[in-house]
Amino acid sequence: MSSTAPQRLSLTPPAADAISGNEAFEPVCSIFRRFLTKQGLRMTTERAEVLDAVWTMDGVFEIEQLLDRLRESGHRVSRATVYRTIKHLTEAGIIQEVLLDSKTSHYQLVYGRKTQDYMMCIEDDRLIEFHSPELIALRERLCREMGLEAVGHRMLIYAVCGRARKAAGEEA
Amino acid sequence: MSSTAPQRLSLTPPAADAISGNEAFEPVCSIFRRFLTKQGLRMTTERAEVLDAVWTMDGVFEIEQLLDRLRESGHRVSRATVYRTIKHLTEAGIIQEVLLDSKTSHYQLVYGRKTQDYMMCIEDDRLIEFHSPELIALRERLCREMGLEAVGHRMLIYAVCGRARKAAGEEA
DNA sequence: CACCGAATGAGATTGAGTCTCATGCAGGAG
DNA sequence: CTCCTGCATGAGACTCAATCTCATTCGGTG
Repeated sequence: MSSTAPQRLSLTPPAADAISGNEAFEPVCSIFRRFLTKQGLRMTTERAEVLDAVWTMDGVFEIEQLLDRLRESGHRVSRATVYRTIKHLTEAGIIQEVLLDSKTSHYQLVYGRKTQDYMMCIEDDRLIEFHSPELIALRERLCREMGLEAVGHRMLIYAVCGRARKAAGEEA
Repeated sequence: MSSTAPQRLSLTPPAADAISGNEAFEPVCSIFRRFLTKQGLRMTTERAEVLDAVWTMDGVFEIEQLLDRLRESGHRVSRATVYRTIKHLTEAGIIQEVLLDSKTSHYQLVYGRKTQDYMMCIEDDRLIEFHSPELIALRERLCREMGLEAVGHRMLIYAVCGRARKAAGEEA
């Protein structure tokens, strides 16, 4: 059920707390441009197209999905350029890598969002985002106790939703 | 400093709360044997050697390190067998995958240990284990609120230890 | 508008992890 | 103890995500 099955990830609340409306896209764009300039890099049409595609991805995505999205919208950006741009977007703090499994890398838009933690139902591979201020507070306290200063974290809770069990119970 | 540098992971407390002494190795061995038998599988010399090598690894390790360890001790176990055995050990609950980065898989012995959470100093790549009952409690509560039942979790806190800054401050 | 250096794309390359298959071995039946 | 069945092993082929190479193409500054 778990190991060999292809990873299909569905994100339950469709980017619920993302900034709504398309007018919010401009800020990200200029943030990215500013970041690039600061690094002595250039804003190109390819990079803009990748950022645009990232913007339309709901929740967690893989590079291959991003490539599909780009192809769908008729844009021709090479795999290499997408990987390179993803790296820059990560450094700019616009997207973030999400550690879900060790097979492929997953990313998510973080600009304008607060959620960065996930629960994954191991029965149906459903992914649920959450954001917990208590978790942040706990993180700060734990680090302070160790003499460190927290700068971020990744949390993934494995859980069972009971749907499968309920279904099995009903048919039994 | 971060992206291209080879990942050298040092585990600060050298398996501090692991069961001490070698007499504790026997139980794991028989647990594994029982697990294998239950699955209709067999305990072989190769599997025992892999388990033995895993037992001597302090903290988090990669497959390649495990292969090195096996070679050092003169054992000749193929890469394929090591990967296969790692899978079985994971299913048996003796080791656990640790999500640290998306490059290679990391594992850790979990039998007889409580720690499963990590802080990573992004300045010197030091990895510090911790175990927090409060985190478990929070995890349970968050899941309950979502109508789920928690079965496990992975947490990785990124932090700075200030050593680098202190050193820089002293030399400045 | 010319130039320089960064950016791109196609394809080669890497490397972790998996698969194949001929051979080997564990361990229960007799 | 020996045989036999079928799981286990090892060498190497294979897969596939990710990276690298390098000739060509642009961006944008002077």
